[in-house]
Amino acid sequence: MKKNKKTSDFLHIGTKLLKWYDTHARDLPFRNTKDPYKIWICEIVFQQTRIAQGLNHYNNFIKRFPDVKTLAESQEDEVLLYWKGLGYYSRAINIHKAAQQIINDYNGVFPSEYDEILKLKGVGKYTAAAVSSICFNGKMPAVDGNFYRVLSRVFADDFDVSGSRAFTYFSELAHLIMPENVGDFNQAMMDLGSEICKPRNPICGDCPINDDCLAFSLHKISEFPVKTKKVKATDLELKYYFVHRNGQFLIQQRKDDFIWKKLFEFPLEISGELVTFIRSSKTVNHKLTHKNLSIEIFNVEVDSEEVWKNFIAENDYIITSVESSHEKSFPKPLENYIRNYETAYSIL
DNA sequence: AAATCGGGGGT
DNA sequence: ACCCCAGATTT
Repeated sequence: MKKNKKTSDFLHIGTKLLKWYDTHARDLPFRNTKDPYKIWICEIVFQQTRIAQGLNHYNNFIKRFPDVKTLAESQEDEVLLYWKGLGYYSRAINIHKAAQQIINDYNGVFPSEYDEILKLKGVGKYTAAAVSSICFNGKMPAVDGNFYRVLSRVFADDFDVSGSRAFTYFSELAHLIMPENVGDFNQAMMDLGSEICKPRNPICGDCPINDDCLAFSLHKISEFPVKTKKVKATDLELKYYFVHRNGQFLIQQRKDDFIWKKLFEFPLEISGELVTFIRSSKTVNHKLTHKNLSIEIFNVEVDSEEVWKNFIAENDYIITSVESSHEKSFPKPLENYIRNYETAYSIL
């Protein structure tokens, strides 16, 4: 099957895509630049993230960290703050380390070769291909979920996109249709996948390459792409203690080896002395892609200055306030809890 | 090769 | 409920 494909000429498909892209490209803030720093940041921000969801984060991030040097010299916690609510927080940690890599290993100049870009923390084959093609005329297809979907439909190919061999396989298919202008081709594939060749209810009537799409002509669009493995969520229960007094409350920073890497959280336990001050509890259900969270948060209002000071002295929690909590990154459910408390507290 | 890592939007 | 999104890293 693959052999037959290579005997034919599919380059005209890529050419059509470029022509379509000329008039249908999405107007996005990172489309007006070839600054590798900005392209890199946008590629990281939008990994597994829809444009609409990450757009504000991208703009705010670029405004605060306009170049590699600024980012490299910043504190990790502030980088995490600008990533608040975006998810996959190792991206923020890696993006910060990669900036320092560029300063230390590349004299502050963003590497232009695919193999060098690939060495940056948090940069994989997709991102290296995207940055090198868009900024440096590199010739690698930026194979992502859009490529899987578009190519599997165009060729009516049932190769499993959930396997680890999918990237190599669809890279080869991409080469069959890839024109000289790889940077625009990669972006055209993203826009086509987002606007036309959508996961569900694709708008095949508006598709510039529907004449070349085998799945379309066979009326089998819904059969592609083929994805066999599906991840199912597991349950996770957490207990937190919101220990507060006079608008101040206690937090600690998480490790980087589980969910919510290096984000801040409430204490996971309290002393027997503090149990008396539990006023209420609230259970929050929070759905993540891979976990169903049940979070029980105990409202611990410490009415004794002495007990408050004792507990602080015996633990290394961070004392924060509603105001200063704005400067730290919390997991979404805890962020919501704090904002509710903020609303109630400001009324008093 | 499989598991893990967030949050949000669409159907 | 389920799917998937400009994927990368760890095991």
